[in-house]
Amino acid sequence: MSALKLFDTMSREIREISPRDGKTFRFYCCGPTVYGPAHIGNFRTFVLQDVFRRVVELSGMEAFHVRNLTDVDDKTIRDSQGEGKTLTDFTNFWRDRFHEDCGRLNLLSPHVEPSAVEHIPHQIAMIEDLVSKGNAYASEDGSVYYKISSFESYGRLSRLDQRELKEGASGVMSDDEYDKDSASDFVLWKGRRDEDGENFWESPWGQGRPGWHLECSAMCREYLGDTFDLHSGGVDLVFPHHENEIAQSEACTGHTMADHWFHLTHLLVDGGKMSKSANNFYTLDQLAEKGFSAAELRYVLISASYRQSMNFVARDADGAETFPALLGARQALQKIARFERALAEKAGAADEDLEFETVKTFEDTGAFADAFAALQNDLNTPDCLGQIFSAMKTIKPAELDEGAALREWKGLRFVLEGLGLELPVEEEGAGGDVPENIRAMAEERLAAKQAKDWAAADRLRDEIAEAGWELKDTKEGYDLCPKS
RNA sequence: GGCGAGGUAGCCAAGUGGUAAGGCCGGGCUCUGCAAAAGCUCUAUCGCGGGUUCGAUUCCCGCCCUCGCCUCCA
Repeated sequence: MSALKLFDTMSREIREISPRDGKTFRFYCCGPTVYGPAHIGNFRTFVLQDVFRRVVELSGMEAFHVRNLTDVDDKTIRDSQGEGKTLTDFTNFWRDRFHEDCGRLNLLSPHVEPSAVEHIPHQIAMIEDLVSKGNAYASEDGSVYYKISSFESYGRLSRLDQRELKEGASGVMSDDEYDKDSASDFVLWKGRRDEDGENFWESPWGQGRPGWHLECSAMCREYLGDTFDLHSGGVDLVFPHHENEIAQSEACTGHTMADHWFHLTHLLVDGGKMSKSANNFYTLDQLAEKGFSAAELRYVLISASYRQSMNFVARDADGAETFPALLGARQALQKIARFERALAEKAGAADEDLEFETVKTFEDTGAFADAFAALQNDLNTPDCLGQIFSAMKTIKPAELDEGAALREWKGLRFVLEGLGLELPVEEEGAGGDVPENIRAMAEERLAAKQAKDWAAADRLRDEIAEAGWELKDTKEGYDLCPKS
């Protein structure tokens, strides 16, 4: 099987993925700050990281996946206080919500999910090390800062040397808040302030709390060692977060932090950034209320290259809410599901335990070989999807013998496993759930139809529709399902 | 201002130095009493202007436009 290739932000080239130890691919993904529901943009990142992990495993490597939870920062403290909850209760609530959403999206759980609060001693130890090595300094207010000028290669990941930072461009520069030597020095430890309330920890520099960048460095080192295979996150983390992580970790260990940097480009909504003020901020729950499943969202999120910003249309030209991508995803998913069922039945898999078994072993992907190859080629998920449909056109399940059908079925399941796509299951005749009166009307219509009394048949079908049920004729009789 | 990404059919979105995957929508056909569903099928010359080349959407130059980042951010 050919190898998995992926673009690396540091070297700016597509490189082959391989574990340093030759066996287990060890990687770290920056996880969510748990202070509210994650939105679909956050999930684009997590879903594609999940696809990446699946392809690593399907390519014959073992994976060791670490994804952190940021459970202490300005926002978590502020909002927990606002709700009158302890920081722990507050972040646990949102952590659980996050896990629920991940489950709905069919995301594989990371092997380790460390949280910042649980690793304060590790962070303090790292700061002490940095201070002793001259890479960090304590200020009078009890904070500790990283001295950027002490780390010569600072800025390599984001090409800092090739650009100039515009002071205050983000509008949140607040140098006066803390006492640091240089505006670009970043905080490792924040001295306790009144607004932190009871959220502080003891340290050699007094009471306070850890800075955001540090937690990842400390947890990476704890679970993955000085050097690991890959580090990942959204593009917005390239600078300063990942740049700062590199400075912290490499100054401490003296070794390259990660061999490969994997960054995911943002999801845009109606051509712009998602924000609450623009009213284009969507969560899984919001989409569920509008009738869209997590699987449909997952399909949409993988339908564009992770290296390209993706445009999620939520408004039409008149400003009315509309979700063409999700609607399209539903159709596409059903199309694949029908094909999969036809193949399974032909292969004799429908009645076997095989039915819902995932196929994780590469044997012979047959017509779907190109689809999997697309995934291995810099995680080209849209190409993969295209290849799936192309392959479907070349295969006529009815014309295959059992062996060939089984082979193609396994190939399809293998690729779907890589994408993490769960197919919609066809409702088994809603028989029991249909109310008596609806059932009676349907029977009456069937009789009218058989008597070729079309007028009566159509009238009854309309009445059934008015009652909220959709009736479709089939070979045997009819199907009833609730109107969507 | 600096850095980066991008402009491919109504929408979304791959890809390639030799006249462009796929999905949705729309049209047509088949099936059907009708409808729906399903199956089949049709629909682009790749922002604009130059250049290189036998040949460019794909390489180079210029221009126009869009978006993201610039120490909260997936």
